[in-house]
Amino acid sequence: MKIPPSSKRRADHASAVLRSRIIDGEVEPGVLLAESAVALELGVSRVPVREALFALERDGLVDFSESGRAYVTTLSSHDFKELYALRLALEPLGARLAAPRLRENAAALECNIQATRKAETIKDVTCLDLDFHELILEASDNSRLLKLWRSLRGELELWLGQLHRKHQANQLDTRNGTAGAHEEIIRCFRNATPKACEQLTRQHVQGWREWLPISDK
Amino acid sequence: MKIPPSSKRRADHASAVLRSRIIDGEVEPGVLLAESAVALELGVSRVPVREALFALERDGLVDFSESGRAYVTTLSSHDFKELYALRLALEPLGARLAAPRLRENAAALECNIQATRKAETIKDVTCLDLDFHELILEASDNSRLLKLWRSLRGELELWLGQLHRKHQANQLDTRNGTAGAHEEIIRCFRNATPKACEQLTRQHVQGWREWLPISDK
DNA sequence: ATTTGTAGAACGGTATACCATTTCAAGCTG
DNA sequence: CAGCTTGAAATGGTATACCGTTCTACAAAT
Repeated sequence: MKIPPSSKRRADHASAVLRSRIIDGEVEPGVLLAESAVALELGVSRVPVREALFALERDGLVDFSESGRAYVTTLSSHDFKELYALRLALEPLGARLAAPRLRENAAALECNIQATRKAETIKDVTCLDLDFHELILEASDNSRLLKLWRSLRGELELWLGQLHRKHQANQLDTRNGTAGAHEEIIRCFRNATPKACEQLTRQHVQGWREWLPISDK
Repeated sequence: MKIPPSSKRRADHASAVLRSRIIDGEVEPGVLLAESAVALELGVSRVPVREALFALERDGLVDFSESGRAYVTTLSSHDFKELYALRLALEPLGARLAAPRLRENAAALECNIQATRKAETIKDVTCLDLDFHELILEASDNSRLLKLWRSLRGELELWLGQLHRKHQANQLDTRNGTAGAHEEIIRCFRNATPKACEQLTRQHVQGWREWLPISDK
C-alpha cells in the first residue's frame, strides 16, 4: 500500500499509475498500451512512458510483441505454477539467510501482522501478506534475492487480484489465518534454527498455494 | 559467444557493445558511462543509449547513482556469494523440472560438451559452461526461472572474467574437467530420477563454487 | 464467400533541442 | 591553509518532430 510521493521522475509516476491500473484490473489483460495514447492521457511525453513500459515489462506486467508494442500481460494457470515454483525456491532460502538477523529483531514483522489484523479490504490483506514475505527477504542480506523476488511480486498481485475479482464471495477473513500463520513464523525465527525457519517457510508457501481456489483450466 | 547480427534496434546494438566491453574488462568497474559520450562514440543518439543502459542495469552490469548516472558495476566477494546462493536455489530446481524432457532428448547438451572440448580460450570455456547450465533451464518449461537466471548471467560472466584476468596463469584445461562433469550430469538425466538430477546439479554448482580461487578479501 | 491487394492510419524507433540538476574546480573568504 | 562560495561545464530528464514499419479495414478479384 505504498504510494511514491509523485517521484520527481515522470517515468516513475507513469509506471506507478500503469502498475496500479493493471493490478486493479482497470485495464484488461491483452489490451494494447500505446505510447502515444498513454502519454496523452497522463499529460507527459512518450519518452517517460516508454521507460515506464520497459520497467513494467521487467516486472512481467506488460509483454512486448515482436513489433515493439506493449500489451497488458495475460496470465494462465501455467504462469501461476511457474511463479509458485519460484517462490518455493527463493523464499525458504531467504528465510534461512535472514534467520540470524530476525532472531534478534522482528519488530517490522510484528508491525506488519498488526496492520494485517486491522486491514479492511481483501486487497490490503494481500498486499500486507506479500509485504511480510518481502520483509523477510529484505533481512536476508542478499540484495539480488530480494530483487528477483520483487520482479515476481507484480505478477503475483495481478494474479491474486484477478482471483479476488472472480470469486466475489471473498472471505475477507483470511486476515486471521494469515496473521496466525505469520505469527507462527515469527516464533520460529525467535526460537528455532535457520534450517527450521527455511522448512516452515516452505510449508507456509506450499500450504497457501494449495489453499487458493485455482481454476485449473 | 553469440553476436546478434546487428539487430534492427540500435538500442540492442548499443547494449551488446557495452555488455561485451564491460565483461571483457575494456571499461573498468566504477567508470561513468555518460549517455552523450556513449552516444557520440557509437554514432547513435542518446535515446537508444538510455535504453541500453537500463537493460544493462537489469542485468546488473551497470548501477545507477541517485542522480541518474550510470556506472560500470563493481563486484565484491559478497556479490559473488549472493550470486552463488541464487544459483544453488535456481539451478537444482531447473534440473528437476527439466529432467523429464532431457531424459529423452539431450542432444543440445551433448553438442555443447563437444564444443567445450574444442574451445580454444578460457573465455569460450566459461561461456560454453554457462550455456550448458542455461540449456538445462531452457528445458525446465519455466520461462520465469530462465529469465531470472539470465538476469544473473551477465554478472557471473563479469566476475569470472575478472578472475581470469587476475590469475593470468589460467589453466585452460578446466575444459576437460568441465566437460567431464557435464557428461556425468547428462548420464544422470538419462538414467536417474528428477530428484537425483536435482541433487547432482546442486553438488556440481557447489563443487565449482568451492573450486574457484576466490580472493576472499 | 474467401482471399488478396492496397491505401491510410496508428504506432514505435530515433534524432534533436531545451531545460533543470548535479558536479567539480577555480576563486574567494576567514 | 582550510572551508565555503560560485559559476561554468557536464549530465540527465523531457518534449517534440520525423521517418519507417506495422496494422487494419475496405475494396477488388478469384
